[in-house]
Amino acid sequence: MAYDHRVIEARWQGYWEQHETFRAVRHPGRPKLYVLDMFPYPSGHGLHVGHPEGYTATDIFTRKKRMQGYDVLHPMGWDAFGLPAEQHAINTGTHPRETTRKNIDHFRAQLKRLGFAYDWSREVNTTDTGYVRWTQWIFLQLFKRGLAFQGEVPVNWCPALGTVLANEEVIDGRSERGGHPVVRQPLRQWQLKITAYAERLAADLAGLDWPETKQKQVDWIGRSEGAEVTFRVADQEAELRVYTTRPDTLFGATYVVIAPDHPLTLELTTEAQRAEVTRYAEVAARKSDLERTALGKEKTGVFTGAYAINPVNDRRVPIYTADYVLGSYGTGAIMAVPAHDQRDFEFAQAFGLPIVQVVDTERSSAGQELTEALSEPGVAMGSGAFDGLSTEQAKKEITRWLVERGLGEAKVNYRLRDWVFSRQRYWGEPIPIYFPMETDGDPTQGAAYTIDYSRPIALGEEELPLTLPELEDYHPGDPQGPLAKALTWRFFQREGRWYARETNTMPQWAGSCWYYLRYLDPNNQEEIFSQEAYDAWMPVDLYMGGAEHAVLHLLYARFWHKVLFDCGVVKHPEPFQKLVHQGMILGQAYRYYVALEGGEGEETERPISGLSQELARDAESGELTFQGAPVEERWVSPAEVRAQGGKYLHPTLDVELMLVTEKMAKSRGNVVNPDEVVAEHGADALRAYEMFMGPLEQVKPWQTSGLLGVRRWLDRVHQLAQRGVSDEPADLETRRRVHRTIKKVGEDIDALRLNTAVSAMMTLTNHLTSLPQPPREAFEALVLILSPFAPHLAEELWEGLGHAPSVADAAWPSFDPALCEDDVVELAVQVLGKVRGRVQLAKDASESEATQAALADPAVVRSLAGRAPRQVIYRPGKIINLIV
RNA sequence: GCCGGAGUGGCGGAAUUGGCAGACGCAGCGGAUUCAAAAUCCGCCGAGGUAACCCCUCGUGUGAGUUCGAGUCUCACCUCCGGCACCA
Repeated sequence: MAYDHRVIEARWQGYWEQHETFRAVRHPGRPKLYVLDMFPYPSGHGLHVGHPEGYTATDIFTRKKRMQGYDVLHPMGWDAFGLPAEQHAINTGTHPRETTRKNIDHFRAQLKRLGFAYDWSREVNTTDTGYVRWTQWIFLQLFKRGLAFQGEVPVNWCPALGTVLANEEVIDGRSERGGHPVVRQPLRQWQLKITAYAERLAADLAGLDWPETKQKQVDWIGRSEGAEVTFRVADQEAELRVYTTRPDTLFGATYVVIAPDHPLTLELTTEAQRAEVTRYAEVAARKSDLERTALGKEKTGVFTGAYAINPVNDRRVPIYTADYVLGSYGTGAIMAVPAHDQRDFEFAQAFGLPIVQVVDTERSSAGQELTEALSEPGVAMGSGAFDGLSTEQAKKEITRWLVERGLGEAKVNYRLRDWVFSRQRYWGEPIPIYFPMETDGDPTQGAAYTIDYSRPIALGEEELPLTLPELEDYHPGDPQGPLAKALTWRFFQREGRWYARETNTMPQWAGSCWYYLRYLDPNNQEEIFSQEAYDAWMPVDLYMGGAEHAVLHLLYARFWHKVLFDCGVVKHPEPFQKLVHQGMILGQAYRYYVALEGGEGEETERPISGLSQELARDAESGELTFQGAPVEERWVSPAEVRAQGGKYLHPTLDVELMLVTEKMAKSRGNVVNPDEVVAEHGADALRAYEMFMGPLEQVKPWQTSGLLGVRRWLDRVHQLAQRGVSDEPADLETRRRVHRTIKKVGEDIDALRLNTAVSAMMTLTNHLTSLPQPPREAFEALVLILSPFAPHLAEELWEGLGHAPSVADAAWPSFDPALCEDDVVELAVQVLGKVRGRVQLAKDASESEATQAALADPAVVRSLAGRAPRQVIYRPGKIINLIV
């Protein structure tokens, strides 16, 4: 008998809202817990089934902790700046604020229908002026500390989006969002000096309870130790600094490569080579990352005509320019050691440059020509006084030798780049900076002007927030961004002089860098947050969110936090103690094929099994074919499939189907809409099912049939209550099961093993169902431990048991450890490691007792076949193994 | 290519320090209920052999190893997923 989730869920959501059940309040003497969900971007598509996964997990965790007496802060908000709303504004003229407000209302309603225990009074929205003010305030702190600066740097200009993208937002030469082509182009950009914090960002990871994300951040920061070495340029007054991690191979440097965009490249190029080098540099500058990687592995480059002097042996080595050397890393120039670096090796082969081995490694054999670089460590050779030293020693000794002669120094480099912080966009936080300018009239009326970008002036903190102007037209295109068109906003007079505001805005990452701090005190008008609020809740004890933010968001937020730490604004060096990533939820659909046969106009479709082995892929076009005929994929949703004897069949056609699990996509018909699930099966069923699917961190496929199974379980729990509880004391077996389940569910929630917690409760439910009437103590315990998972149903049942609401305020049940352990256990008896029998034994039975009991088992006797055990391995409570 | 993670029934998954592989759920099969169906309830449910019951053999991606005993530990390999990708 199914309960009516519509009535129950609406009723209790109303109750919680009315009673502010989940308002976060600190009580003296109680432990605090700050649990944070990554706040969503409120897109026009609404919630998808992936959102409730992480949110439910933290909801269960916090509800349980509340019941155990913790003061809990569990807030929610909106990362509401972003391109889609602006794109919508460009297309329709609707103000992004309008779109954003509508989307947020939709999201909030959806989240409330899921019954999450958020403190909604702390909701934050990154686009509120009251929030933007403090985002800008943090920017000013960065600016004052010299961590925000402008640079004319080659950036990733995306013509289609009319904006600049960070390196991280460019994937294979295309924009991460939209997949538009990206080209390199110099532009004035604000940047944040995250590299100044590289060392601390890497080092402080050590103390954090984070998953493999730590390693990703370490890799992203990419610390490397090496040396900078000075090469004199022959016949010129110039010097060239190179960076190397292998100073021990200096004797093997047979040429030098300088990046095409290095400031010295054209300067040291000889007249004869100038035209060719110039052309190469121009082509390289225009190349997008896509072209560079697609044209790929072939090394290109041009001889500059100049030579450098290798400082260790005074040899003249040619200087090339090549785009495999990046201007933005190290010194923008390298010494090439083809014998011991694969990239240099490939270049040397392509250009016929000498390859000189200077490290003897296990792979090298005398006189053999190298077929690839020997990059592993070994023993120095051909390196004069340094011969015989190990690679480690040689690095040290040669570096010391260089330092003593003023030819080089030890140097640490990072792969991490400074953060390009400007966006040429409307829907973002205005950067609170203005510039002096020259003008012969009123620039708001079209007078000519020149802006002096070299003298940025910070807005006063009391002038914040700097709000966005209203625009008629949101189209980008001007490299200065759409704000450049708002003349009366952009230009203003102060003490008779004209000034121009910065027209770039901040990237979407800005607001999400510090939102966890604003939740502490979201309505504070005077300060970013009060010290009391900070001390009450920080740091974040558990942070839950998608692994796609493992590097960028989490690195940027840690960076800002450390800056605020240095400013004395926050007291902890790290914001997020424990981090968990929920896994993605995939969709499932069943595939078959159709072969398109017959000519034009009279095509027929022949269905083919989704498991067919006879399909071939055309080598040229990549199209699927079946016996020469073109083939198309067709999809059937799980609800329509006929299952028969372990096979899946098409509902009408006689073909077998293949189950395919992949990312949800409209084209596959495998998208699950949470609103529909809630309406049809209830929020409690959705919540419990998403937890039951499997381990939280794992990628898992959505199976509607599995959801139905969970709903049936909730119905059985509800049915138990309908039967009426018995006030007779529970039998021992039932009490044991109850206490064990309380223990297991509690431990599982603490460890976020929510899938096994659900199955433990199912097992207990099955047992209680087998009794004529569920004993009150047993059923009440079940309702309590169920309440974090299925809070609406639990409230209803709790009230039905005669208790005053809310079950969320009830105490988490305790268990009796003695009842969780058996005194008599069933022990498996092995003979030669194979289970042959089972005996009932006291948990702490002695070895002789155990052996005796084992030898009394007829099946064991049979297996022994008259042989006497030579050795007995007995592990009390676990196993007894007889060796013959 | 490099770095991480994972491979267990028809499907999702369980097995907490090496100790009864497959908990729990889905699907499937059989039965009860029903005029019938849905819903619900009960039973069976890794493969093979034998078969009234019992019992035997094999079985956690592949191959080796350690151990009385391996899904779990070690080595090599294969496949899939995620991240990075000329960072000197």
